[in-house]
Amino acid sequence: MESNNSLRVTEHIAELVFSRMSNETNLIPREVDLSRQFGVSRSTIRAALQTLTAKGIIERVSGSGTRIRPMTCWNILDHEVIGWVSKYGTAADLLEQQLLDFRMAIEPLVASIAAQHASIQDLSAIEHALTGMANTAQVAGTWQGKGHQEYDILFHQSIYRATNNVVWSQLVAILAPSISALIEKSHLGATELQLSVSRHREVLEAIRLRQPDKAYAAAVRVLELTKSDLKRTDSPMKNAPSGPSHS
Amino acid sequence: MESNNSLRVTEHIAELVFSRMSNETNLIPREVDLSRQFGVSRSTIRAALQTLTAKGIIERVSGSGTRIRPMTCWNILDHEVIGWVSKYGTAADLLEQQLLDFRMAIEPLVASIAAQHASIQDLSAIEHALTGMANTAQVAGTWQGKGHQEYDILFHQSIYRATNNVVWSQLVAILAPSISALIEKSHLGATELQLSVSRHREVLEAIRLRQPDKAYAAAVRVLELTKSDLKRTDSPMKNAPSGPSHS
DNA sequence: TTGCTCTATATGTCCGACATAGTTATTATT
DNA sequence: AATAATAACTATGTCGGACATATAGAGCAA
Repeated sequence: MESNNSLRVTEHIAELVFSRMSNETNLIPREVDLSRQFGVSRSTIRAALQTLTAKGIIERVSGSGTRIRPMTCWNILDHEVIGWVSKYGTAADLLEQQLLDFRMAIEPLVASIAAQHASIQDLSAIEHALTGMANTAQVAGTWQGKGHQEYDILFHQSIYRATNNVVWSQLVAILAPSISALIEKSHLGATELQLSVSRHREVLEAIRLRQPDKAYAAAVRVLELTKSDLKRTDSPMKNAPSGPSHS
Repeated sequence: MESNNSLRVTEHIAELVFSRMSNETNLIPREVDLSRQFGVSRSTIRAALQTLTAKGIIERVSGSGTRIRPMTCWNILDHEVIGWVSKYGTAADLLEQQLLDFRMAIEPLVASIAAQHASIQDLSAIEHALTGMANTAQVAGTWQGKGHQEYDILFHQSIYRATNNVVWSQLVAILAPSISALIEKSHLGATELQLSVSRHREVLEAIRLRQPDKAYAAAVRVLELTKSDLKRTDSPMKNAPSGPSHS
């Protein structure tokens, strides 16, 4: 018996649950069957199912069985759940799009709030990230490009945290993978990187000067750069409809 | 042995964890001790601890013990966790304030997004809530006042859901208790209720006409009503500093 | 049809045992 | 005496089997 079988089994059952087609039944096998299927004891199975229950994925009724809850009940605002959806989920693209929409909608607002509440430590954290971005901008394309991405993510994280509000701070933990994925998609050239850095710097300066409106506008400009770059990178005809209701 | 001891034990351990003073150790008793303390078997204790682990509250290392994770790791965006913090947490007021700040910041934005994405069904859901508010507005103060509150909450929930975005939809599930608490605080008179209803109606109409900016402005006016009412209801000197960093 | 009991099923709980991973104490070596 | 290898200890992780309990369905009776 290896160590932490429970985690491995949880992952397997999560795959089993999230990758199911919608036309299948929403009942999952009994504990005993799962126990045999994965070659572990019932206790281990129960530990995994307990985790999924805590995250709102499944629902267990004594005597009846274990069923998958409707997706609206899932605790999407849990980074593990988000990870499972994007790895195994059949509607992973939809989720990714909605996360992106969400981020585009809030990021300017977050910047303006950060401008109101950022502490000195928050400012230096943002500055540290920006410095890292600048230092790695000149050598883009080499292996250090990855370093640039990490500093980019760190920059955005620092701004969310600078709101000094738990909700925003927690949200960035959820959004981080989405931010990371978006940055990876858009590989910029050296000159574009310089522009990106300078636009990011405008956000920092507005926050430092405690000018919410300016921070808001600067964040909008950062996003515009991202959007235009996305449009350029994506296949020409793949402009996502994005509107679920244009009736 | 009663049914669902696990839930009860989870609640007890949650109280034990959340109500601890910060100067105490961050280690919690061994499974065997908890088992004796609550008069249940080790399995039941483990089920409870597994739930708390899944929500990021505690961390367990084989051979070492179970420790409480730093608060920044807690999955605050989980309605159960939020409930525990507000029930047992020593910093419940702080959380409530931050939830309120968050809601004040996003609600106009949510209204504008709803104006872009609301479906016909969403509109009728909002309208249904508003009708309920109007019907129960005249008899405020009686037992139907509670009915009015419920329709008020339903109104806000419907707007979040009308964004057709999972993140906003999940967030309203987290915010609902906060919204409810705020509404309970501010018991309005009959004429003020009429004003409240009419301002809410403006939001609906803007969404129906698909005018994001108007919806945004209308939502701001709804919040202004709430704010002014809060200021009137609260004890005069209790204007929360709210700024964590005015150095 | 309605309502009851009885039965089958699957989860919830209990117990006892051992495995495994950290931590601490002990011993041996230089 | 300082340090490294080893042993003992602690607490969680896993196992197996047993029984309790809640739910659903079948069968039966009024």
